[in-house]
Amino acid sequence: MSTLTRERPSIRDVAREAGVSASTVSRVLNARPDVAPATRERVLRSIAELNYHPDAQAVGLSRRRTGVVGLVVPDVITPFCTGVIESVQNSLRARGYWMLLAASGLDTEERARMQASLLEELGRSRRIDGLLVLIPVESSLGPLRAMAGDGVPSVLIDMQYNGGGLNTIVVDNYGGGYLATEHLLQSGYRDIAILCGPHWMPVSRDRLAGYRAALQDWGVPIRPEWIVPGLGFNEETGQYAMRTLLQADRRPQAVFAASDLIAFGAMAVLDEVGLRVPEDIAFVGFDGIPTAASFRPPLTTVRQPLETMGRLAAEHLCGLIAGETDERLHVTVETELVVRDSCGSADSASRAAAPRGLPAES
Amino acid sequence: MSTLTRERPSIRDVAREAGVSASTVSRVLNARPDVAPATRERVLRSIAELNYHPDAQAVGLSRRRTGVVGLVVPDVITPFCTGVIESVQNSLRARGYWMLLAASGLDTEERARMQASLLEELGRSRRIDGLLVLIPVESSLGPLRAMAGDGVPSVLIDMQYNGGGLNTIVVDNYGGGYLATEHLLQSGYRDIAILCGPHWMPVSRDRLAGYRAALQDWGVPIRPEWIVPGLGFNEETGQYAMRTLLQADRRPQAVFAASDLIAFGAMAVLDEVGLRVPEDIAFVGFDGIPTAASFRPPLTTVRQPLETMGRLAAEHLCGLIAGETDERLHVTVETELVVRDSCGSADSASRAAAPRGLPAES
DNA sequence: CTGTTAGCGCATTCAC
DNA sequence: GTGAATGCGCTAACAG
Repeated sequence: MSTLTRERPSIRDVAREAGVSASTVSRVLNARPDVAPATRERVLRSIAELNYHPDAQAVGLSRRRTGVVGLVVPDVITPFCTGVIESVQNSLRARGYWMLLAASGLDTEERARMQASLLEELGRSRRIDGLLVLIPVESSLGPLRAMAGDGVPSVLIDMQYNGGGLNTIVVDNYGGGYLATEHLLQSGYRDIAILCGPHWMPVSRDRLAGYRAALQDWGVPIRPEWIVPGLGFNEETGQYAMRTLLQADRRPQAVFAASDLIAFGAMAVLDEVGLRVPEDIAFVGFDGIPTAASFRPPLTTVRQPLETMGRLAAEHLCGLIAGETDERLHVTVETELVVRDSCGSADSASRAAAPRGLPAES
Repeated sequence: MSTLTRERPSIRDVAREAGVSASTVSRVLNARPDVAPATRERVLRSIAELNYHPDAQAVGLSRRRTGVVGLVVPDVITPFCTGVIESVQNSLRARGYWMLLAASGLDTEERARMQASLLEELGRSRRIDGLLVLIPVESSLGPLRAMAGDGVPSVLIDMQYNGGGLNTIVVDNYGGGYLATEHLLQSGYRDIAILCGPHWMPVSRDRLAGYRAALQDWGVPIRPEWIVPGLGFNEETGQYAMRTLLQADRRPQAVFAASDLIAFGAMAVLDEVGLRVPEDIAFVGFDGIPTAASFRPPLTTVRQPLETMGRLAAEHLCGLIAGETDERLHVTVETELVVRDSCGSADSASRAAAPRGLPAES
């Protein structure tokens, strides 16, 4: 290497420079009150002169903490995940923690198993002080409990299993599915299809259950061919599902998509085929991502409180790490229906029922 | 705590259990060849029995490396950033590194300064082995060079300053801006506006410069009121900018948006006002995010090779960390025009020029 | 108030 | 092949 790698100053160098012992420097660094003002001044000056920065690894080894929190997510690119990541990132930094981010994959059950090994590696190596897991798979629960026993606390977000002893934040996906479907029913539609996420994911099953319940409550029969499973929550999934749905014996009047991206993909297919939203088929999405508002037509959707979820999780975890609390967290957050133009109304051919959009006369 | 926190086994516990010294266990752990097969077996068995996992902090302190790479980004939620994050994450994991992610903020110049302090904290504390910075601000260059001197290599992505001595991957934003504008010109439009990103970001200025150059090359005069600055790259920015643009003396025939999200926001405003795309105003976006394909109409855009950028950056950084290379990286990646339906053609009122969309007869 | 002494958990010389 | 000693950079308990 041509680069000259000068030696980093250690706490001892500072001590020598200031004419004190390393312990005193340590006291100054940690803002301990029992240091004479004059001494403190001298030490601080030496620190500045040498441009000294404590070694986080050494501090961690000694204090038995790292100042790092792990966040394991299915992916780092779908809006649902990025929303939570953003929220967690902000909360963590506000608390002075760094965020170690790892993606476990979502596509197949195989890759889901990878999550467990990620957790093992992260937790057992004492690389992090605590762990946040977004949409944990069931096989992760064991390792997570073991880690808790080893003193590494965790909070699980959007966790649908029996979390016995673990801290969990769950979204009422059942309620959200019910909400979406009910809105379509109230808008006058009866022939309602659902484009699901992966059936092996509890969040998908819960939204589907909500859909079923709403239809049942309204006495509307359920048509299996209108329940289309997906491989993920992205546009591609939506395209594929919509193509499948269009091959059904009868075309539905309305569609509940298990994610906004699925709705986008599905609506793109309709465009190609010459069907219009909401005139020919009404749509409700799920997630409440920003782009849903800009979409044309603006997408009615069920918003998940991503910011709240991330913040609650991060803050509770920090509390556990800091020993400020012992409580088990077990909250359920509710979804919220955001009505836009994509649902129209079965009664009229126009968008009379839509709260946003063009004035009637223009 | 009700949870029993059993003590983690250390390398000494394993040594005692196996009847060897700690050094030998260390040799086994690091797959050194000079250990008798029988001894190795015994040690491995003890490791398994005690469920021993090396302490990453201690290993790091001793070996002077952490196995962690820092990634500093403007945000973790806009598609441009998430695309790079995803790519970096994958490459890093393939190489066995963990990713520490930090967001510096994008909105104001003030928050940009925060980037420098993030870098300081990260680099000087020996918390990471190397650093990736997405869209570095100029004030970060000093700290970055200092870190390089201290043996912490870095690679800067989408970096537009004189990077003297630093490793950089730059996108040809000028070329991309030219490409987008040229496409609109070729489609027959002459009245072309641009919705920019923040003027204080070099990427914004470069795209604008490309826009200007294309117009000049075609002998089309530039109207300052059609150059609308933005505060960011999101939908909100697009909405605000479009409203501003609609107040100009004359309405342009086409718009080049500095990001796909800006285009989305702008098109939503047009929808509210009763103007249609591309019939009334044609659109070209920038980024090439997945949703651009699902948008209605499908958005013509300039795709950035996010995956390539992230991968190149991560792999070169890993090479530097591992000492496999000394080379300065200094590559420029090109953008690519993706033609869809949002541009139409000035010659016809219909979408005759669009490669995708409805068949003419339907 | 401050210095001395011991670790934290591991890797790395050196001997044997 | 293997073990004993030493150090990575810092904090913490104990003296004084």
